Amino acid sequence: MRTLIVTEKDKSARRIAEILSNGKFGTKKVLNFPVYVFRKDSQEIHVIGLKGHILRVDFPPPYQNWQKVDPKELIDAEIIKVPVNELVLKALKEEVVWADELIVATDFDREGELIGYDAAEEAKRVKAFRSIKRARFSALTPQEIKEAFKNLQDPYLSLALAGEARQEIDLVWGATLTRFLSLASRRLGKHFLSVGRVQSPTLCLLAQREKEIRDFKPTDYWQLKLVLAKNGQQFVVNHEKERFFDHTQVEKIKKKLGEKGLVLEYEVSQRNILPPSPFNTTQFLAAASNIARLSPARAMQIAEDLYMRGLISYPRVDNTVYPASLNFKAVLSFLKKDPAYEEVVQAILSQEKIVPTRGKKHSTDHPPIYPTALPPLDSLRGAEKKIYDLVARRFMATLSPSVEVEDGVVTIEVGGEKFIGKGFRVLKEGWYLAYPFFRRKDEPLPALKKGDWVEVLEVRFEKKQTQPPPRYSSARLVQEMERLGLGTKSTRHQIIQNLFERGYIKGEPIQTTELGMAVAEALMRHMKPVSSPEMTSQLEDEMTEIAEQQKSKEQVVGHSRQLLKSVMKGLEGEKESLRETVKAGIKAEGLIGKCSCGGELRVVVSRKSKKRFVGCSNYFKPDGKQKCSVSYPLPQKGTVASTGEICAFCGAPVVKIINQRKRPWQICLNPDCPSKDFKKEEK
DNA sequence: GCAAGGTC
Repeated sequence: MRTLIVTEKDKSARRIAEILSNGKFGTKKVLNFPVYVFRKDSQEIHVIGLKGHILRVDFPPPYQNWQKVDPKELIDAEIIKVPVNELVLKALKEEVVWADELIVATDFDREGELIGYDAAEEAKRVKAFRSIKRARFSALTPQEIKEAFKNLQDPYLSLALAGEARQEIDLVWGATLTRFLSLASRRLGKHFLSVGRVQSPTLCLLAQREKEIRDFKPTDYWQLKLVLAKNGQQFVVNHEKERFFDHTQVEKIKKKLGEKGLVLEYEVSQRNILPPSPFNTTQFLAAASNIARLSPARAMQIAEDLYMRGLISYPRVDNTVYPASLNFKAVLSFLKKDPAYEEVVQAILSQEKIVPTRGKKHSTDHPPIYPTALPPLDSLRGAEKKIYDLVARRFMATLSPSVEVEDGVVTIEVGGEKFIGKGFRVLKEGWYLAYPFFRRKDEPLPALKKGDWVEVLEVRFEKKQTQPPPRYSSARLVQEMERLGLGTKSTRHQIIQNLFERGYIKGEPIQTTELGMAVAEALMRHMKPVSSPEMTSQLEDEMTEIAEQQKSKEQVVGHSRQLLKSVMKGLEGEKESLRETVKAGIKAEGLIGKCSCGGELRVVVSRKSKKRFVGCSNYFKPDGKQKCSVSYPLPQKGTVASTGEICAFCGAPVVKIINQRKRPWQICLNPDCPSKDFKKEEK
C-alpha cells in the first residue's frame, strides 16, 4: 500500500513524518520540493507539504478587460479556479501518480479544509483513489498527530464549501466595486481605487478618526504647578484643580501663594505590576511597532524569516497560552548562553516556582511566539536583531516575577490652596529586568510627614490646549482590527500595507489622505455594506451555517449577490458625483488655503534644497512672466495639515503641525505676524 | 491592474 499525506506547508509535512516514523524517515526531492519518506509495516508513506492555497478564484479571460466589461456583469459571472503556483501542483500530481491512498493533513480550520479539498479534487483528476481520508489535529504534537492518524475521518466537505463561499463573495464584491469606483473616477492602471470587505471598513475607521481630529476645536487651559523642596530635595506638585479654563482665576491664586507649604496628608502604598502575556501575532506586531518602531508588514516579514531560520516559533498565531508541552527550561538554558540575557535567566531560575503568564486568547493552533534557538554570533543585524531580542525578552518576561512599586501621594497647602504631588518608585525590578521598554522613571517624593513645612521654589503657570483623540498607530490599528474581527493574523498587516500603497493613508501614526477621505465618504454614502465591519461578522455567521449544513453555499453566495445588485442599483447615476468627490479629494491634498492673489497655497518641496515651504499656485502666471511671490517657511519635520482657518492678526493661513510623539501644534504661517510678538511679551 | 486568505 502506498499512502500520500498532504499538508499545508513543508514544516508540518516534516514534523508529521518525524512523529509517525519515530524519527526514522528519509527526504527526497520532487521538482525541488522536499518529500518525506518512510515505511510503516507494509505501508510506504510519502508526506508532501504545499504552500498554502493551491488554487485561487478568478473570472474567465473575457471578463479581464476593465473598460469593455460593465462591472455589474461580474456579479453573476462564472468563477473559475486557477493554480496559484504551477510547480507545486505539478509536484503534487507526480506524487499522486505514485500513491494509491490519500490522506489530507492540512490545518484543521476553514481555509485548511479548503486547501485539502482543492488538493483532493486535483488528485482525483489524475486518478481514482481507493480512499481519501482526513487527519484532524489541532497541534503538531506526537499525541495529537498519532491520535489523528489512528482515527482518520472523512473530508469535511461543508467546511471546505464555507471556505469557497468566502472566496467567491470576496472576489465578486471586491472586483465589482473596485472596478466601478475606479472607472467612475477614471483612476485606472496602477492608480486604481480598491474596495474590499476588510480593507474598506478599516479605511472608514481611520477616516472617521481623521474627521474627528479635523473637526476638533482646541480650547486653551492653564495649569498651575509648584516646584517645592524639602531638605534640598525638589519635587513638583499640581494644583488640585488640574485645568483652569479661566486664567484670571489662576492669577488670583498666584497672588495668594506664600513661600511655604504645609503637608496636610502623605500616603505611601505598594502594588504589583504583573508581567505581560505571551506574544500572539497581534501583540507581537503592536510591540514591534511601539518598541522597535517597525511597521507591521516589516515586522512580519522579519518574523517569518527568523522562523524559517529556526530561531523563533511560528509567527502566525492567535493563541496567548503556552502549551503544557513547551519546555521552558530548555529555552532558558540556550538563552542563558547570551551574555545579554544571562542575568535575566538567573533571576527567572532563582524563583521558587516558575509560573508563565497566560493571555485571554486560548487556542491550540500554535504556541505563542517564543525563541527556539540562539542565533549564531553576529548573524543578525539591525531590525532582525531587534525583533529577535524583542521575542526573547518577551518570553523571559512572561516567566519573570511581578514588578513591585511604591506610589506616594502628598497633599500640600500653600496660601490656602491645595496641591497634589505624586511619587513613584520601583522596589523590585521583577520582569522589568527582561523587558525594560515601558519602565517608568522613578520620581520619588522626599521623606515627608503630616505637619511638615516645605519651601516653595518656583511657581509654574503653563498654558495648554485640549487635545483631539489621537491618530491610530499601526500597532493600535492591528489591535482594533482584531477586536472588530477584521482580517486574520496572517492578513491584517498586509491590508494596512495595501491602504498605504493605494495612497489612502500615510505616515505613522496613520493619517488619512484627502484621497482616502474621499473614498471613505463614497463608501459610507453609497456602498454601506463594505464600509462597516458587520459584513465580516455576518459572513462569519453564514459560513458557520454552511459548515453545519443549515444553509447551502449556493444560498449564501446567491443572497450576497442579490445584496450587491441592490448596492449597484443605488450607484446608478452616481458616477458623476463620485468622480467629483474623488477629484476634489486629490486636489485638496497638500492644500493649505487661499492666497491673497486668488491663487491656492500648497506645500511645495524645493527642488534645490529639498526643503519644503508653502507656495502659491500663481507663482507663474499663464503668460509665464508675472508671478505671485507669496511664500511661507515651514518646519521641516512633522505632518502639515490645513486647518481652514486664517490668523486673526495678519490673515495668513493657520496650519497644524503634527509631530510624532509631540503634541500637535497650531501656528500662523507668517513668521513676522504681530501675534508672535504678543506672545513673546506675554512670557 | 480587481478581494482576502493561505504560505515562502
